[in-house]
Amino acid sequence: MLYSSELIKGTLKTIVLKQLENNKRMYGYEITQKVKELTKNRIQITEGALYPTLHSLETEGLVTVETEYIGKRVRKYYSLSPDGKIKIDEKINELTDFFETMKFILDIKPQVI
Amino acid sequence: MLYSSELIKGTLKTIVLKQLENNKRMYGYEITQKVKELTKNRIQITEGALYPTLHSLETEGLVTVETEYIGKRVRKYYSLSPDGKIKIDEKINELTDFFETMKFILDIKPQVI
DNA sequence: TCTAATACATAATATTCTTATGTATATTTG
DNA sequence: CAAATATACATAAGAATATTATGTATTAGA
Repeated sequence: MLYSSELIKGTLKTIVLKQLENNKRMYGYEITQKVKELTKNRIQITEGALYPTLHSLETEGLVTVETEYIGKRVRKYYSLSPDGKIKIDEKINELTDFFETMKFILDIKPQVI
Repeated sequence: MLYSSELIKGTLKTIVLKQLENNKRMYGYEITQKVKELTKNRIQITEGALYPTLHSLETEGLVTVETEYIGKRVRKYYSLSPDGKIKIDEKINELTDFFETMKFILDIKPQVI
């Protein structure tokens, strides 16, 4: 099962920043695979969404980049910047609050896992 | 506090359909006020978002419309169609699952209210 | 009487995604 | 070993859906 695409909208930057917080240093393709694995194929980040997002995060100063070569193949490793560390906490707090509000207005009962 | 706009994206139709499930029959402006009140001003649906969404739901056959006049002022009352009733259940199930997945990958602990 | 609230609508614009395409290297499989 | 698949980046065209601005009109309240 894959979520309908509109749900992901607005949460992609948060997902990417969180992965960088958890793993210190990741490259784009690695992020897509990690998220796919963690969500059991429910969230599959497309390349057309990922790379512009990473470039945007870089422009905003939330991540830093180091280019490396693995053999002849290029890889761009991304890391959270100090601003990025502040931002991810803010975004998670806002999302947490948002989820509670949505669960309230949609009558979603607490999930017992 | 108002959520940053990108969070609402992709959930507006679900919010509107759920209000119609709860209240049987509502007009557009009433929906914005009800959601604003229920969320303590956290979610404020703008008119530019609401009316195209209602028209879209009508085109999809998920809601039906009745136009009434209150004095000289027009009001369009919306109600869930049978297809809309099925759709809102599907959307809530998907959102519930999505929220759990997001809480998992973002390390959001269960909220004790 | 003026302002704010109610109530609809649409157009221009912005954002952010999907889908398609492009380039190239590395690995796996028949 | 050739072909297919996976890895790894990137961007452009198009779609969806929001914001912001604008428009029209009625009604209520200071």
